Amino acid sequence: MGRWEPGARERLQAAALELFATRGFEQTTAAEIAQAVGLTERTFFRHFSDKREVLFYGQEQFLQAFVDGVDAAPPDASPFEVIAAALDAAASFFPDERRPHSRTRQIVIDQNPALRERELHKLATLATVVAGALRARGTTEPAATLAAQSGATVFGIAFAQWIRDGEMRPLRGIAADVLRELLTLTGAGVGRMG
Amino acid sequence: MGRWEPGARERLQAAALELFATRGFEQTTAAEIAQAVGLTERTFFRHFSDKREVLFYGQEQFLQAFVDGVDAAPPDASPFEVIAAALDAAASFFPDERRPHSRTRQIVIDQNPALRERELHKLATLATVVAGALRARGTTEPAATLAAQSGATVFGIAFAQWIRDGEMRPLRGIAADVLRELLTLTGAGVGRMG
DNA sequence: TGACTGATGTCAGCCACAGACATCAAGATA
DNA sequence: TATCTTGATGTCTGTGGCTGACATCAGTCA
Repeated sequence: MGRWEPGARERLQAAALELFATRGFEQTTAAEIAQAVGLTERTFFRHFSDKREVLFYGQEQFLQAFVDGVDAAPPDASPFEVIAAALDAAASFFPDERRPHSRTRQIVIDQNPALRERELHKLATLATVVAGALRARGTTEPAATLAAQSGATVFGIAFAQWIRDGEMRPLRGIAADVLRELLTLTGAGVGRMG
Repeated sequence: MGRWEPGARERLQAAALELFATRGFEQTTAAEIAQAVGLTERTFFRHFSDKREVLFYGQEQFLQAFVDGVDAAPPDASPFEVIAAALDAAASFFPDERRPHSRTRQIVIDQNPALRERELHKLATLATVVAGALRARGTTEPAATLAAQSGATVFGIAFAQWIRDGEMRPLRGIAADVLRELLTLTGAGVGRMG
């Protein structure tokens, strides 16, 4: 036994999610979250750069999975084939058991514009990193950024569907479907332009 | 002549951009911006919901142009044909004279994560509204959201290129090129999936 | 003339967040 | 065993973003 209860960060995250879900994000102060787990406000801000971050901290592994998916794709794969592989790898980070947790978390996020901003920023960061990974394997711009951003878009839509009430399919399959839909859509032909 | 100098909002926006560009966003307080144009901090926050918003307020016309582009597209146009038309309409809101202003503004935004978050949020809002306009003309989900988000992505990439040092082409042409690139990319084929 | 309106000012307060310094248990070291 | 060092935490204090409540006061309109 240490001097402090271990896992302060995780306890803060759990308490924050619960408080946000019940009272609302703005109605919950950082001091209250800290107090709920026997810590002080100052300690809260040592673990999280700002109040919103308590809901987003710790997604490096997910990002890494996405990048690993890119790196593991065969060298001759087209950018969107690479994205398909990356989506597949990333989806494995959201097994069905995690669905309820993801749902409540998403409800909280959807109810607050500031949290939505942070979420979009994280998705954009993901796209930026993936674009870099694509460039590292030879894809040029703007193809790399286009493919990466499209991948993030597909993931976002698929995730939203995965969370939806009554949805039973695993994220993996949903993402594949959404990507397929994007590809058929763009294949529908764009005659005139400019 | 009224009691107050007219155009308080615009003067605040101009002063804010200048101060942000010279001192930096975080190093500039809302009170300083207000004081620079002879107003108080309280008045600043009556015009803008928060400090960042001073850089983003007033883009309804741009959004409207995008939506008008969607509505004006022929009824039988495919979603991406509609997006092409919308991009075209939106690009007209950024004539070449506006390039220098857009550049300094973008430099400020790029240097601050909080401002980047707000920018992403605005782009996401654009995509949401455009998706609604697509649905209104019969496009189903997830096609509507996919097309709208892709349009926002293309616009973002094109805009970044338009701003780039040395770039001389009008936004309209750049956007058309980026969209074309996206379409060829997705046409490159995705064999395996899931 | 007098009520009414709308943009502004004033004042007081909450809370997010940060710097500086103290504390104190656990492990390392002498 | 005594001391040192380290790292997570607490305490104190301050700044700035942002808000509610109320006052002001030039123009407008009844």
